[in-house]
Amino acid sequence: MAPTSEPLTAERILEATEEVLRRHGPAKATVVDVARALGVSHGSVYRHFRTKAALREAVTKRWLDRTSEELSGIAADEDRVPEARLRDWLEALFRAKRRKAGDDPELFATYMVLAGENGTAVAEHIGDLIAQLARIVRAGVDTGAFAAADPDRTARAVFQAGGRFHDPCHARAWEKPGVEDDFAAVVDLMLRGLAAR
Amino acid sequence: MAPTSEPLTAERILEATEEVLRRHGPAKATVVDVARALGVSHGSVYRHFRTKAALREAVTKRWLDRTSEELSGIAADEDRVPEARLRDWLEALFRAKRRKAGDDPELFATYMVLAGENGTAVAEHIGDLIAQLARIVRAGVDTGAFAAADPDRTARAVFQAGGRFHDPCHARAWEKPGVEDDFAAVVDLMLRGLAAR
DNA sequence: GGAATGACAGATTTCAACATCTGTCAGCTG
DNA sequence: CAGCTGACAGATGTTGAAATCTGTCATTCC
Repeated sequence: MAPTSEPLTAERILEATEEVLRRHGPAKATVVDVARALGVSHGSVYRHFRTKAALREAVTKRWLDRTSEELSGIAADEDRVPEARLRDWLEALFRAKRRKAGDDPELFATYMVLAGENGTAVAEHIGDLIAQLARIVRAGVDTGAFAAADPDRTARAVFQAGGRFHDPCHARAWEKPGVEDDFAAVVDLMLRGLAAR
Repeated sequence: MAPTSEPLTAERILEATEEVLRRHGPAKATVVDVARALGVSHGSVYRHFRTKAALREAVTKRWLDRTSEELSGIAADEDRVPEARLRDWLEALFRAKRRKAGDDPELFATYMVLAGENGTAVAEHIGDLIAQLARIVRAGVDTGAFAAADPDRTARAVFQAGGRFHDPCHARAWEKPGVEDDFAAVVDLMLRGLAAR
């Protein structure tokens, strides 16, 4: 709106884009809207992002990275036993996703659309999360708490088996009564499957 | 088209509806089309199904029941050991879904739309499948092969943990290289989790 | 001279007039 | 008279002309 004296950076454009997406939704958020919100012409936005798709991808990456960072602390906490770390990590992922979906369903739906457009960014994010899991699994194998011939493969399996509690396509199920226990049952099954005997 | 002398039954209407859905897709399949395919007026269809939604629900139920029946044989085969039965059942479910999604993607997409419209029918179908799993789990507990304090809860957990390999919302992932091994890894983890120690 | 602008062509989206569909029912038909 | 028909009202979907958007670039501005 009001022209700012600050220089136009990619960062400022990304913030404005998030705001426009929040207000207008993914279908009606245009580059012209973003430019208007910043008080510049839309041509200036194209100086920082080659296409609208590239702009949306950058927004998506930022959003996904925020979630990764929330969890990386738990995965890296080598002071705690692997069982507890794994439980906490999975629970933190579930709670983070559920909170985002429940608090602002429209914004969550917006980011689901963006994620759908950017398979690559999502794949990288998932790779990131599985790497965090692999770190916990390897720690467990090292202490003798877990048995896993191939920690990376096992980490993938844990991630995929927990899909119902973090994959956005199941978001509607996260509000139903009983999910908490369903989640606990799946985690119990996985931890039993991991435990050395 | 050509008027048949056969009486107009709910069964014949359902068959014609499936055909119309196959040809036109879920968005363009109308009750008028179904009536035309049968050589009757659309008013006659409304004699057997109160609404278009009811007709679609009946088609959905038929389709879901066909899958349930495919699997019930494995679940009921008390002669085989529970580990093998569980493996086979999960694999049969995965293969059946993958075949349906891969062979005729458009038809599969059609049924995904129908399923989305009929939450109740889907919930019943899922209840059915989990009951079949529970039967296998209970058999395993009886023979001492499995440890499960609450077989129904465990059956739910097994079903949900395998979601990535039977839930239609992951259908695109079923064609990617590596799914086979991902599936095997998740089944291995679950069977280890079930095994008595 | 590097950053921003705004007019422009082609692609995409809106919107309202028009067409089709759903569900009902009085009456026809065998 | 049981089953079917077809005209109908209101709801839903289609269509194409007008409006908006995307991406470019010659020009302006500091």
